[in-house]
Amino acid sequence: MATLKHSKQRDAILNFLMSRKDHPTADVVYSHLREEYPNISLGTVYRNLTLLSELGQIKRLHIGDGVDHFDADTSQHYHFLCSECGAVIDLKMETIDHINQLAGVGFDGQIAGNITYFYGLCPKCSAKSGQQEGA
Amino acid sequence: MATLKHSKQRDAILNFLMSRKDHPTADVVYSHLREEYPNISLGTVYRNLTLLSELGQIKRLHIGDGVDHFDADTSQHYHFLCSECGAVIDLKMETIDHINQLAGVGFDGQIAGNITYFYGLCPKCSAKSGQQEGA
DNA sequence: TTCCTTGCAAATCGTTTGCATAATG
DNA sequence: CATTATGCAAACGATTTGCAAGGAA
Repeated sequence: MATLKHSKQRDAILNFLMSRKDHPTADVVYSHLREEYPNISLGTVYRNLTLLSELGQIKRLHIGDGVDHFDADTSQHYHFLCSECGAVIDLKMETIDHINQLAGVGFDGQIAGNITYFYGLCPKCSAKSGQQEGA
Repeated sequence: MATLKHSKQRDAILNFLMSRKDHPTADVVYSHLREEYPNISLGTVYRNLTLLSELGQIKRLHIGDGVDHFDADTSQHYHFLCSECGAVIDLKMETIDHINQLAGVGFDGQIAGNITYFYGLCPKCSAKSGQQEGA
């Protein structure tokens, strides 16, 4: 594998991701980095996001909205998706890996893990709809 | 809402999906239907798959491999994805909706449900790798 | 100087859509 | 006959990639 060389762009991308608790898409990363690096290209952003996730420094999330999201928090945790506004929020909850055992009952293959997302209304949207009696 | 009119293509698409226990992509559906309807177009396949899933007659699955899969089994059940061959397999397991409660602890929004996929080695790939000592 | 990384643009891939024609009720 | 559905091709949005030039070791 090719030796890695340092790059300001890659640092900036990782730093930006680490500074956010939401889970930006490549396009959001790109827009923000353009302020600091007016010439940075989307291709570079994608290349580095892919590289960083291959290195295990960030996670690439496929949440089913058609766009990939990226997360600099690589520790085991779960995500909540707001059905109303699309927000992706970290959940602080205990592990649910016991469901792997449940899934393995009567299954001849090997269960290595699970990918789980929760959905519903985020705190903000939840407050709004309660207030307006669901409009 | 427009009144639904009957169409041989739509029937064929639904029948094809119901005849399979794997979870075909639009392209797989298209390829197979071309045998019976040589002129059917990919657009028609997509239009009907989208329509059928809006009607609740099939489910559209986003499993993170970049391609949508379709499932004619609309009952609540879980899926297993083989990391080796990409197979999507139904799991016969008890519900795990109790994890919604776990997710709700300390969260101010409303958890409506979860989307969960299991991954690992399917029965076939599991047998192969055991046999070949992991090659 | 070597070779990794970038910027730019073109290329891919999966999916959607506009339009004229065919099929359904 | 009024409309929905189809086939075809063009349009799309997200992501990837080829290539020549720039930057790091």
